[in-house]
Amino acid sequence: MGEIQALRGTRDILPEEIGYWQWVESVARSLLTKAAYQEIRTPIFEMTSLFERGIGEATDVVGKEMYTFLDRGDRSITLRPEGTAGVVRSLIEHGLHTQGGVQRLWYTGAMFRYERPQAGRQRQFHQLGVEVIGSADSRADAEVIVIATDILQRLGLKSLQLYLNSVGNVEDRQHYRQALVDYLTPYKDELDPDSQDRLGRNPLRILDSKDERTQRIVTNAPSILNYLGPSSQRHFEQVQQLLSDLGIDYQLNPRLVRGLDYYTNTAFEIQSGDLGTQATICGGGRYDGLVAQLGGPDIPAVGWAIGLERLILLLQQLQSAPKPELDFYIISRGDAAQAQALRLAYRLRHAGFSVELDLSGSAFKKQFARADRSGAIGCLILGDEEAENQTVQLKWMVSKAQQAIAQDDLVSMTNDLRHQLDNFTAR
RNA sequence: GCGAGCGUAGCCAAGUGGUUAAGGCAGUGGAUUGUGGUUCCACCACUCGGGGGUUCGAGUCCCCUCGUUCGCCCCA
Repeated sequence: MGEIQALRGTRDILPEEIGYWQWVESVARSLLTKAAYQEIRTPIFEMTSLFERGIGEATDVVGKEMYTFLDRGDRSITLRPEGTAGVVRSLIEHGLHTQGGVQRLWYTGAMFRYERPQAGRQRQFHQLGVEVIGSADSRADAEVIVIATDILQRLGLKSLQLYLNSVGNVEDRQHYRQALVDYLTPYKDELDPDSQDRLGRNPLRILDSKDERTQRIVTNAPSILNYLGPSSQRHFEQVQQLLSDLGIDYQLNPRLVRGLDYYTNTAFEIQSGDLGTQATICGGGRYDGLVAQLGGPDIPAVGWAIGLERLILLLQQLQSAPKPELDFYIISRGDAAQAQALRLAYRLRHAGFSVELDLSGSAFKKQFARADRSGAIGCLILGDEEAENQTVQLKWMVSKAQQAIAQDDLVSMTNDLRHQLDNFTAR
């Protein structure tokens, strides 16, 4: 096709859908603000080396999914594939951690990954994420998880499943990795080709393979939970205890492995059964080594990210898009009336009402039809007669009751109007 | 990067080699003068994603290409 269109894996969020986005953002913002999280906005592109060092060169995200290119100064830059690396970079660069205490941050924005689009996956997608930097306390893990479940619950999402695991610290993982390779090697020929490949490079990832035969073999593989050292063990137990205390349902899944190298100890995912194959809507965990790895001090952190497209896919299955309310729709005919209508709209908006002005100048019948479709609660009518008398007809769309009111009176009877609007909205 | 399906108007969609490409939604105009969600009428694709081929003849068959969807990989 020669026409200009949105690039593969990108899409427009049209007005009919935007209500979901605004709703999610407002719920999240209000909850996060109440938990003393502060919003941070970082650039959408960064030096490529930030992601290579932060996410890990062996990961698929870095190895084959990054939007990387040279700018005009021959610098290698990359459109951010996730949010954490940039936030941590910013924290270090501005010394936020030196301002004392724990940094509680949240962000939302577009992320980019060069992959084949499919259900719940796009090249440009959006995440909402939080990072708690500067605390190794298991309460930080628990806090971050409650906030995630709280946001999802407030949005009306039920039947989500929280999976919890610990991937231990670097040493624990080393030991476990060896044990896993020892276990899997005899079965090598029976594994699916992808997993055979990963046996040498990234054996942990074999654990969540979707291949049935591989899954059967993996069923009896050693569990990472048996390889956690004392401190990892204790941390994990505390997190579980705290979640139970909070009344949060979770399911241990020792085969849960996350794709980014920086995770340590706690790892979790929130999944939905209604999303097809991309079931994870929220993924996160602890990343105690990342800040140091990016050149900052050795401070611990936990966080998560929610995939907003996936979240909104679920919301769309549950309810129709929230629509903006419209108080008044103004129709008019005739030069004087049309001019007055514009002014009336302006004055009513200043009085706090939402007002749409019909610009068509077509027959009243047509304008009424549009008023109806607009969903406005009240319709204001200005014709030659009203223009002459400086009045306006106010018609309540539901009851069809109509009365003439002086334009000046209308604007000053704010409370009365508000009261009537509320009555009609309540029904 | 690999595999499979699909591509007809803004949207949904019939059509499976043969005269003028159904229908629905939306939209626009009208059913006598300024009152809506119902009804009725009219208009709304020289063209079937693009290119090439087979054929007397192609939206319908073949090839290429682009796009899209679902899946694998991976992840939010």
